[in-house]
Amino acid sequence: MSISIVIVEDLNEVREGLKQFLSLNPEFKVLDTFQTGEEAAFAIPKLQPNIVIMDISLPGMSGIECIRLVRDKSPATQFMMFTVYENDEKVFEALKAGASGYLLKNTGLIEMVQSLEELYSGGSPMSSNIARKLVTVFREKETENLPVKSLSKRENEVLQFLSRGLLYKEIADQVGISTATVRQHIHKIYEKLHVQNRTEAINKMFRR
Amino acid sequence: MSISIVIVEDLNEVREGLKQFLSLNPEFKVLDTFQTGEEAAFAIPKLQPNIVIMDISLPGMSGIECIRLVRDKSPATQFMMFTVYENDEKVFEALKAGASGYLLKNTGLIEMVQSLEELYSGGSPMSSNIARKLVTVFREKETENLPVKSLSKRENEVLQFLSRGLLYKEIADQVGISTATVRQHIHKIYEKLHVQNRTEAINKMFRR
DNA sequence: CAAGTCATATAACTTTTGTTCTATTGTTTA
DNA sequence: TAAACAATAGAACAAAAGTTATATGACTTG
Repeated sequence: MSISIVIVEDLNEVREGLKQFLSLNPEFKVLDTFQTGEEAAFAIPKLQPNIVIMDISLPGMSGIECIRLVRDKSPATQFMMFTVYENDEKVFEALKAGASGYLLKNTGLIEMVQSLEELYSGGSPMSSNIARKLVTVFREKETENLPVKSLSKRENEVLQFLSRGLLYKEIADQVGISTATVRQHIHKIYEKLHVQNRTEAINKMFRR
Repeated sequence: MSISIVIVEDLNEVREGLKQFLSLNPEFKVLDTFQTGEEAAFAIPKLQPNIVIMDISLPGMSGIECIRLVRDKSPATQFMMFTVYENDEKVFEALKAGASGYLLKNTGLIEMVQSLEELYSGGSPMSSNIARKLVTVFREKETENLPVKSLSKRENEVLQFLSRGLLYKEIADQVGISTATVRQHIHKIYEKLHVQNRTEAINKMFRR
């Protein structure tokens, strides 16, 4: 049984070239190709392909929006982004939307074949610089909550309460100091973190 | 200028085989090899290699602990895990510790060469099933960002900006409404979320 | 079609937050 | 030991956030 594929790509040459190439390999069966996200979103739920190769930049609906629309209606389908964007936003947006693979358009055709196989068998093939972006955000998320080195013990303590949304008065009571002192500590914290207010401080400490 | 490499691997055959193979390629220079994490941790800060190829399971100190020890003392070094473990825990632990690449030991030698090049030029080469694990945790973490169902479209929009720490004025400008209206929306948001202020709202939406 | 929600807006007011300046005490460290 | 830093605090002030009341047009929905 071959791997069924749908291609969504607005550029004729790329789309047809890809289709021709994949059709040479009996392992793949290109069910259909589309030039727009709208057309694809309409057809994919009926086709239930194993894999959709999806361009991000399409006229009208973007490839990412298209994935959001169809993923629930074609739950077994794996989405492979195939794009020129190496922009962080786009990458993460696509992965959040439901894409599992992310290849850049400079990827060779032989590598494409291998990546499609890997995607089909449960992997997430992606170029190594895309993977690095993922590793980076992963590390950031996991580093969360650690005391900030540049802050003193007291400042970290205050920051903890601050991040829970307590009033200055409440923090003062919790810690057992005056609100004036709380005020001072917080001012120092903002200075050290280079932020202007509570929310920015929180966002900096749990860098989201 | 060639890429300087250190290999940490307890199995003689694997270690020597790898060294022999990489030495054939003028692009690489194998500075030294070690059988234990302890020896490696001692030597790496002096060697400052571009890349360390690190086995996880070593007698005594694990490869992951070894990375934790030396990463700050050899900040420009990239760590490539080379291991049989495909276990989630180990993978994430290694990445958190500071590894950037993660190859399974069934990786071919040619692929190894390519991966080392990619690692050196800022990528995170990893086998696609490892990448899938990363994508999965990434999605889990990011799902917390979903619009709150009980809030209207506009309210969710405002909440997004609110959570980034923008002033009422700035939110008003971004959305294109008056600050009075922003004020209203925010008040409604607090009411619906049963909170008193911005910080509590943020904590509720990214339930920590 | 009446009721409810949404988005918009103004006005007046209170509370909280954040800034700036000043000052004392104790600890650490170059 | 002098300098730097940490923790404390009072006071005055400015800016921002949050509350309450009121109102209107557009839109959905039972």
